[in-house]
Formats: sequence, structure tokens, C-alpha cells
Amino acid sequence: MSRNLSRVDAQSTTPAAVSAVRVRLIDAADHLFYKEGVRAVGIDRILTEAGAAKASLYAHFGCKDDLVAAYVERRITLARAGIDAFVSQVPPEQRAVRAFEFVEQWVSQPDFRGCPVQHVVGEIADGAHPARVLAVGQREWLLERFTEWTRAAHAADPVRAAGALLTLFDGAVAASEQDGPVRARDARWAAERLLGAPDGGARDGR
Amino acid sequence: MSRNLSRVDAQSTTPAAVSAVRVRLIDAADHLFYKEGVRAVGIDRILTEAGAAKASLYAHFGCKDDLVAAYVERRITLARAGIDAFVSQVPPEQRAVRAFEFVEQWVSQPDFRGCPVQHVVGEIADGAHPARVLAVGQREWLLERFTEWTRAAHAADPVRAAGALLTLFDGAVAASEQDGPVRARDARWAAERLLGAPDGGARDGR
DNA sequence: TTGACGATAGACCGATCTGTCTATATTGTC
DNA sequence: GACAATATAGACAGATCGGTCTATCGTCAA
Repeated sequence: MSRNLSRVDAQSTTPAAVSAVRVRLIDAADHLFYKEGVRAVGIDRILTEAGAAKASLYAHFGCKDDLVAAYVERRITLARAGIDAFVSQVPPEQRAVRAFEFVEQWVSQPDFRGCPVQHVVGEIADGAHPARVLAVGQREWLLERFTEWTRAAHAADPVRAAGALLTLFDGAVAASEQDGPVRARDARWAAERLLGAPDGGARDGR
Repeated sequence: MSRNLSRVDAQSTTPAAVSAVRVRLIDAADHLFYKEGVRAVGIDRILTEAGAAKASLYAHFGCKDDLVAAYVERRITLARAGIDAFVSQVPPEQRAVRAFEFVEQWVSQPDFRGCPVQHVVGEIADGAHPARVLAVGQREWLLERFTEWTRAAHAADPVRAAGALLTLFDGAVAASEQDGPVRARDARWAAERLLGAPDGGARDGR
């Protein structure tokens, strides 16, 4: 469990792919960790699914904790890119609500099983774990984005509104994990009301 | 991992306490499971903390899964009683907002580490696990209560408002796990606005 | 050709896991 | 005093855990 300090990013021997094994390992880890939890999945199952050797895993990541961190890191990177791309489709003053439409489509995916970051925070009690450090950064990023959007929406108290919408955002993901996408739609409905939006025009049923 | 079908509730041999070992076991399980997660804590540590023998654990619960379920069940029972008692202190039309004050005081406790039910749902992928079955029941209970409260508050759309408040409720707990009690206060602020409450009179700072 | 490098395969280690089992102690009841 | 019930103590089994290590292979570059 001695966490990695510095680890050389190995280059693949084949010119085409940049460390294909590394990618395969994170792919397998992502799939299994998300589906079953980071503690429920052992190293060996990841190796089997990735078709990799144990030595490769430890050459690239040093220990399981760092593989977990790499998994979380990639999830965060993809989430940020996905959210930014999604909200950019509408003008700034509509982006706070748009974020909840992002959640709607996310939680509607058949393999949705909750937020990987929330799960890791719940599973790993140690706040110093590298994956949890990444989680903190994601919180800051999200709060910044929501503040930006509530300002653009001319909210009376943008900071408080951003905190409230972030909380609603977390709830949309957590509640949808247990109740299904209904809760994400409820969250958007609430976000529209909180921002004083003109109701959005009753775009969906329930 | 063969889950328990029927298990006799053993009576203690001493007249005073009703199965003191059982209580000690759940106490220890509650403490450790909540603090570190159900997969991170082994049977042996629970036995040590409870001062109980392994045979006692398996006589009372049959398997670890059923001990987890007993832990969740007690948490749910206490949560319901706590919430009901807390909201009963105000008239029905104020109870929806009052529920968020309950969350505020809960997440402000120093050992707060998130919602035990959310954690178990995240940790255990199997929806048929006895603890997850209990979680479903808790969802229904919460939704019923919120519907009752939004009706009492004369919300225009009580069902939708209840779903939104439940989502906000989940978010308050999940977000406070990562960001601290600020998010619970944000959630109450949002709940007041959603119900069109007269602001509550700026009772707290931020 | 040789050597460095990245990779696979898998034995191996010590620790820990859930669960079963036997042996023994304590206690209340007949 | 005998018995049944409940408890403790802990050996034991079989599986799995994270992690280390050695051996071998294929590819690229000098």
C-alpha cells in the first residue's frame, strides 16, 4: 500500500500506441471498479480483463491505490470535458440549468450506477488517499463552474445559489442511483425554479 | 455468503438484558461499518470490539451480509424516529423545511461521514442484498414523508416538489460529506425558496 | 549480434477474509 | 445435581488479497 511518489510513464515498444497496456489496465479498472466498487475488485480480475501481467500493473502504477487514483482521474477528466461541451451548446445564462440536463442523460444510461467519485469517497475513509485528493479538486471545479453560471444567470446571490445548485446536482446523481432518472428530472425542475426561469415551457412529462 | 432465511432471536440467559451480545455486535458493527465501510471491516475486528465470540455472531446473524443488513436496519429505524421527532416540533406546513434543519445538525456532528445507506448502496452492487432491500424501503418512506409535507405546505405540485426536495435532501447529505455543513445550509436555503417560504428571516450566516 | 526495454506468465509470500468446528465456561431451571 | 441454552476461545479450512520476484519472449536501436 505504499503509494507511488514518482513513476515513469512508460512508452510502448510499438510506435503506434502510447503504452497500450496502461490504457488497457485503466479500461479494465474503470469497468470493474465502477461496476462493483474499488474494494470489491481484486488486482487479479483487472489483470485478466486487461490481458496484462501483474508486473505491468506495478510498473505503471506502483500500487493498487494509484490505479484507483488513475481511474478517478480519468473519470474526472472525462466528466469535465463532457460537462463543458454540453453546457457550451447554450448561452451562458442557461448553463446552470443545462448542467442538469447533462445529469439527466448521464443517469439514463443503462450502466449508470452512481457517481464514481461519490463512491470512492464513501469507500475510502482515508482523506489523504490520492483518489480522494483528486475528489477535492473536482469539488472546487464544480463549485467554480456553478458560480460562473449563476452569475451569468444574474442570480441575486450567485455564491449561495451556486452552492445550492451544486448540492442539488449531487442529489440528482445520488438519488437517481436509487430511484432512477425521475430524480434527475426533479432536480432540473428545481433548478429552473431556483433560478427563476420561466418554467422552460413544460418540455417533458414525468 | 448464504444469507439467512430464518434465525431465532436468542434470548439472553440473564433476565435483565435481552441478548446483550447481539446488541454489542450491532454496536460494534455500526461503529466500524460506518467509519470505514462494510467491505473494509472484517468479522474479526467486529468481534474484538464487541468482545464477542465468532460463534455468537453466526448464531445471531448467520452470515456477514445479514449483519450488514441489521446495521442498516437499525440506522434506518433510528433515522425515521429522529426525523419524525424533529419535524414534529413545528406545524405540518413547515416540516419540509424543518427536515433540512435536521440534516444540518446531523452533518455537523464531528463523526459524520455521509449517509450509511448511500454508502451501502454504493459498496454493494447486488440489488438483491438484504441491506439494499431495506434501502428501497427507506426511499419509499422518505418520499412519502416529503409528499405529506409538501401537501401540508400547499405546494402547487406536491408530488413533483416532494421528488425535488428528496433529491435536495440526498444532495445535502452527499455534498456535506465532501464539503462540510455549508452544503446542508445551502440546501435549506434552496428548500425555502422552492416552497416559496418567506425567507425564514435570515436566521443564519454562512 | 548484442543489449536494453517493455511486456507476459506465473510461482511465491504473508496477511486477511468468511465461515465451520470443537472444547469449555457460565447460568437459570427443573 | 442434571440438563439445556447461551456464551467464550480459538484452531482450522479454503479462498483471496496486495505485492514481489524470477524467467522468458519480442522488438527496437546501436
